[in-house]
Amino acid sequence: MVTQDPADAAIEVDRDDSALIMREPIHDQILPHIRRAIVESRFKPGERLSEPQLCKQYGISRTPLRQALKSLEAEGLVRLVPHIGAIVTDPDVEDLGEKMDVLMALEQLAATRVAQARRPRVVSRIQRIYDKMCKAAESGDPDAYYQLNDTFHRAIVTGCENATLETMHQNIMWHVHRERHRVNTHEPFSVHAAEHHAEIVNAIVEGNGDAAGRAMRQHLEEVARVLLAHRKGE
Amino acid sequence: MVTQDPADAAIEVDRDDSALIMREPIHDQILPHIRRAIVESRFKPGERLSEPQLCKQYGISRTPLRQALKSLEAEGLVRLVPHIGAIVTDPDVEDLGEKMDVLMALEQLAATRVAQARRPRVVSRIQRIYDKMCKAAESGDPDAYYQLNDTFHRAIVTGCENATLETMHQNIMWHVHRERHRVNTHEPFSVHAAEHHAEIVNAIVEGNGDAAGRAMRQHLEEVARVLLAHRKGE
DNA sequence: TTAGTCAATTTCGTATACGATATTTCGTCG
DNA sequence: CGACGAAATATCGTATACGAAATTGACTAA
Repeated sequence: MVTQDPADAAIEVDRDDSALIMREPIHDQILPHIRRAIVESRFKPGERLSEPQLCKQYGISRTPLRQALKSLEAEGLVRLVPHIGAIVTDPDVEDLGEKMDVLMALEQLAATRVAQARRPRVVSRIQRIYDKMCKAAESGDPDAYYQLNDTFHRAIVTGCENATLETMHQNIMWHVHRERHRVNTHEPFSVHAAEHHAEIVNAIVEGNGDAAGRAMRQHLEEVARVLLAHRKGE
Repeated sequence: MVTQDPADAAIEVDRDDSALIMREPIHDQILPHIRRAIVESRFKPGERLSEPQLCKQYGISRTPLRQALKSLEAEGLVRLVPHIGAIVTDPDVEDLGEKMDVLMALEQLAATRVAQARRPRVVSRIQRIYDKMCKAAESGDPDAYYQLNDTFHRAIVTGCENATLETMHQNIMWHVHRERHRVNTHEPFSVHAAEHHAEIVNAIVEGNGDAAGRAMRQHLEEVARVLLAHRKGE
């Protein structure tokens, strides 16, 4: 899912101008770009996004841009202030703590439901990702590990086949990713994390919903602790 | 919060045209109106909302209308299909079940956190609402009871002072309210519900987070069961 | 009578124009 | 020299215009 994105910073956005038919609306095309820019802190928290500037930057008009900004407002990444414009949100420790609290509840629910359903395809996929994650940890490849870690958690969430849950989870994760990029450091390798992951996988394959949920919660409580400690430390 | 809304169906929307200063943007003014129309099933599920028609109806231009529709899309009340328009979503039993599942997790979290924090103002407010609810049940006033029931749950959610949780909860509740209006009948008085409510309040005043969360979950599982049974029955 | 095709109309996506509001800057006064 | 105020500028909210796509209807042929 993490593809290279060479043209992101350039004036030209990589939408297909050659084809006469334009399948995807412009606002859907630029939304990921702006979101990436915020998540990767190229647009700093508190920064005021000027519409004319962004229009020139992406070579589009104000109408689709504002539609995209409206979506970003719903995701909590910008605040749309009348007659001021779009302001990149600047969550403090309390805000992040709140989001982590909700994230824990959502992923706990997800782990519980995945374990209860125990759908073969879902379970095997989670196991496969977990195995890769272990291998990446052994061979000391942090990037691959963190990548797989995200994939692991997302696999559990999508495994529920609960669209509402998935959407809400994704919305929170943008903020988590932003915070990780902000401190420019992921949580360190942790024996606890490895143990928790193993617990989660085992509970899922055994179909023990409560255990899976508990393991996931314990895991995320530690993740949240580390993430928030970074912020408080500064 | 349930105020009468006499001018809702009329051509004129009750925004202040007399004052020269317009504090609230138009799209923020019409959003609640359209949302109410969907929640109250005046706009039927699957219905295609024509922009020109809505523009005439509310006496506004397409730009603010589409901003409002974009918000409704984020709330899951409409689907914006390119070159087709805004379609009122039509959740089936599975969709509702998913939403109720998430709702349970959110309110369980809320009850747990409120009990753990045990803030005097919040606890006393919840107790006060609970008392009124009991009185309404005794005097056989269903409307007041259901009203207070919603207030009760919302008080617990807002008592967390977790903006993320509150927003997500509200977004799901629009769908619940819509479903209740759809079957045009609330859950019947239930001794279980009364017992559960008592359990929740007791656990909160005692500061027992786990018990409060468990009680809330049990309560909502029954509520969900009744709500979904209505839908399946038809 | 029914199915298929084409044209007319409606509706949507985007761009642009205009009025209103906030911000900035510069000048003046204390 | 600093602070307050007004004009100028920049930016936002809304309305409208135009091209593109989809829907609707009629007409023709089987």
